Amino acid sequence: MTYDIAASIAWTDPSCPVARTTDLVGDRWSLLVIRDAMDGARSFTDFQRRTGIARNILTDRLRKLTAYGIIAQVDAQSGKRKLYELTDAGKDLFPVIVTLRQWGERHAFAAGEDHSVLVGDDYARVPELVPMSADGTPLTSENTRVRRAR
Amino acid sequence: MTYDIAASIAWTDPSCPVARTTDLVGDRWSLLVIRDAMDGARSFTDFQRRTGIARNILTDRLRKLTAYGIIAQVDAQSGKRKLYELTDAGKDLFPVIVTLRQWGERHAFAAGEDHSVLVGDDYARVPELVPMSADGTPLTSENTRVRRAR
DNA sequence: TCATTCAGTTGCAATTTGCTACCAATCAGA
DNA sequence: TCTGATTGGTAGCAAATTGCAACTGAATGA
Repeated sequence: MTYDIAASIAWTDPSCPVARTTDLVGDRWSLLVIRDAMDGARSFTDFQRRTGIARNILTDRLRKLTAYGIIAQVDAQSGKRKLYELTDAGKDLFPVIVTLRQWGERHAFAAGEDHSVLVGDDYARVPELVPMSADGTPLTSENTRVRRAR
Repeated sequence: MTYDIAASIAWTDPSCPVARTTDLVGDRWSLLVIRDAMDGARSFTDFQRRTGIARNILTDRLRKLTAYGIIAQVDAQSGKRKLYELTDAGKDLFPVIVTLRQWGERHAFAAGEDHSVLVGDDYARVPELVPMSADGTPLTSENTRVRRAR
């Protein structure tokens, strides 16, 4: 089973960048694979153990994410085991993972429940990501809107 | 603000806020329903037309998102049609939608391809959301890491 | 009143997912 | 170098999820 990226994607909503992104990574497992890649996972077994995903589905997701240019196989000299790592486009999903994490911290835990935390090199927690206009006004769904493509 | 949804959900990875969030909204359609709610969709038919989702699946997603406290049916006096709108927790997904949109704009369109754009009340585009440490250093997957829960 | 839209429901087919078993290639240790 | 464990998958099948088309009963609108 192989994937030809151009041929295999029928965009849900071709003019919407949100929909294109969810078409690429918005399934049950891809974002968790990417989360683990950001946290240092590199081998098939790393990903399988950390996510708990079924092995055939992991095979499929790694191929798709590779076809989409989000991860790549590194050090694939023949006769060596393959490793995966994030491409620049994959690393650029960091803000997505951060906002998912921060929403989860705010809304998906009961008071007192423990969860993992994202910290910088100085061990300080990553501050909350808040959309702002150029002049510093906080932006929300209520003071923004989508201008449709021509 | 927390919800007692823990009883009804078998979390993929209970201590990870990213995984909890994807358990709640990380399927093929929920994020698009939320996107459309942020863009003014309120009725069943609004959502169905904008997303193109199958009607039985939309029924299911609206129920789940309601159960999760992300949308709510706004007080329709009995004998009035129901409308849905985002709760505060739902509105708080705005940064997630914004980062998905911005990644899509950067990586899911060929040069010259047209897409919709998110603007503020002044019609200026929403600036890119970049994780920063308290001292203003840009944060990436390479200078942050996950500190696991006790 | 009567047609039309709305908000679903139902039944079924197609697709996707999750086991479990299996396999060849690679690696680690004696 | 032999040997056993681990890795990186496949294959086959069952279960769950999704999509499609037809149907329904209420709400609306002219």
